[in-house]
Amino acid sequence: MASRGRKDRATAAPTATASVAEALAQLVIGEMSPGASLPSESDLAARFEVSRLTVREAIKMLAGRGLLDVGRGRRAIVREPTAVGFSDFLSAMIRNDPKALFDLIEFRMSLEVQSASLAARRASRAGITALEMAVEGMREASAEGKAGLDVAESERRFHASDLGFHEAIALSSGNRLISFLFEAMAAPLEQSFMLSRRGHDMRGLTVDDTIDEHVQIFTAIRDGNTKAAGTAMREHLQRTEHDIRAALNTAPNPPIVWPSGEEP
Amino acid sequence: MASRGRKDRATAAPTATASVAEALAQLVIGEMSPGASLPSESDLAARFEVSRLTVREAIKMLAGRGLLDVGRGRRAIVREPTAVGFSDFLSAMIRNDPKALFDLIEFRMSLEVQSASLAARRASRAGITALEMAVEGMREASAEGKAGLDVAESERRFHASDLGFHEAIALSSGNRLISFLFEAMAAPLEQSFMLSRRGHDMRGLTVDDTIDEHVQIFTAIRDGNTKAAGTAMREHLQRTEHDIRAALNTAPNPPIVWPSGEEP
DNA sequence: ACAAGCGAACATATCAGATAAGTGTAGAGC
DNA sequence: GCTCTACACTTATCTGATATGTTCGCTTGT
Repeated sequence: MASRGRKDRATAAPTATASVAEALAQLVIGEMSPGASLPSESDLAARFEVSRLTVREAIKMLAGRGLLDVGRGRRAIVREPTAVGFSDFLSAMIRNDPKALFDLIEFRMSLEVQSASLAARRASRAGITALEMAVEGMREASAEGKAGLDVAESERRFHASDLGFHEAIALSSGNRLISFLFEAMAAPLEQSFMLSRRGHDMRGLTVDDTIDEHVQIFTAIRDGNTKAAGTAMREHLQRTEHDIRAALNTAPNPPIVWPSGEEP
Repeated sequence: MASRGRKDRATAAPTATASVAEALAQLVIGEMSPGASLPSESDLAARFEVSRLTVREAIKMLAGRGLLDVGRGRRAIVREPTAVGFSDFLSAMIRNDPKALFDLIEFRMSLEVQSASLAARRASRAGITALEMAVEGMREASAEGKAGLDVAESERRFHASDLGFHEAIALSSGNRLISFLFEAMAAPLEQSFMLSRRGHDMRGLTVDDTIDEHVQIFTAIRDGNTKAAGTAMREHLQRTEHDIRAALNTAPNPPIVWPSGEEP
């Protein structure tokens, strides 16, 4: 049962397509850089001694995997990898079980708290500016909403700025893995936003509270205060979790003692 | 049976294959469960009003994406998702830049510290047993190594048990996202193990030290001590980071103040 | 000289039809 | 009831052909 499901068909390739795909993947991942273009299908077909169709299907597999960008009339070019599989997993999980949003926020609790701390240590001037602009975007959207111009649109913009804020932090963390994963998480996160917003209102809180929390995070990062940045982010996420819980009418929930806790 | 508008995909589907793939993905992710099987290629071809080849390529894209499991003679069946994209990204990143291992361990620092804390709160009896067996496996492998029977083999077994230990913690976290990501991380992690082992030796440390660290983590989890579990895991990873740094001959490195720090 | 425009060579997208080989199952035989 | 075999179904792969998009060198007008 410890046998892990990876691709243990290194030697045994039941189908020609699979072995060509494997060989191509090896080549793409190991020796080619994003932007480079693959040989033509006919070329590869000759090289691997299979029909063009087989090469085509192998290429399609890599394309689905997000490694290649194919287009009519031009050769396939190597792409910057994306976490398609992770996004698929998240979408499926949340769709099948809304409670999975708690798994998501639990994960964010680990990822984003550290992300914020790292950003406080590494953020560039440009990163700080991006954060500032995101907060400003939230303020503007909030003002529009209060003016009652177009509530739906202003909410949409608010969430977009909110997402942009967190995204900017992930980028400013200087950690490629964190940026990568956050990117893949962005889509499912939007659902989470909608829900937490509803719970937020139900609990009688205002958007100003939300903005305040973001400002606290921003300030800590700008001042290079790693500890405060992590704490602020953690509190923000805990509040969000409560919002979602309220929206889902889940039980009040036992007190969660957070691991890396700094509460004395 | 009315005429179906097939080309009305607003999501920019320049090719038939892409739109069929998109539709299938929607279907697989949204409405089907792992284990279910897709209609036959001919069937789908008729339904989408395209040739069998087009359906075939679309299916291959999903297979590459890890959503389907195809085989000769039987229909494609829906698969439990895997983070192929994430694994690809990790492999490529580490291959292109060994320093990426620090990004990896930084990420592990956030993921596994929380994972350990959560495990301390949620681990089942079976989970505890799995951890215990992993530690025992490390001890046995270490003993074999000291006896000088087969050094390479005993090292391999040691690393396998080590990985199994961390894997068991991820599973015991009860968080599906964490388990999922750890799974995807497993392969690149093995490289990391080799390297840290070398640095470990270079620094004059022994395997017993490593085992001790794992025992500390295990004890904390078994006793349900979330805080201690997180702390022990953090220290273990920090030590590992130093090992890797030693192996890569990188500068001693500035002191890193960890965000969620519990150092007073 | 130089830039715009044209066209041929190249490359992929998709179709049709055909053969080989693996899977699963219904029915024959015991 | 159980086993074993033949058959229908299904995927894997090939060949060959047509349509359409891309790229780039060459011509042409200024």
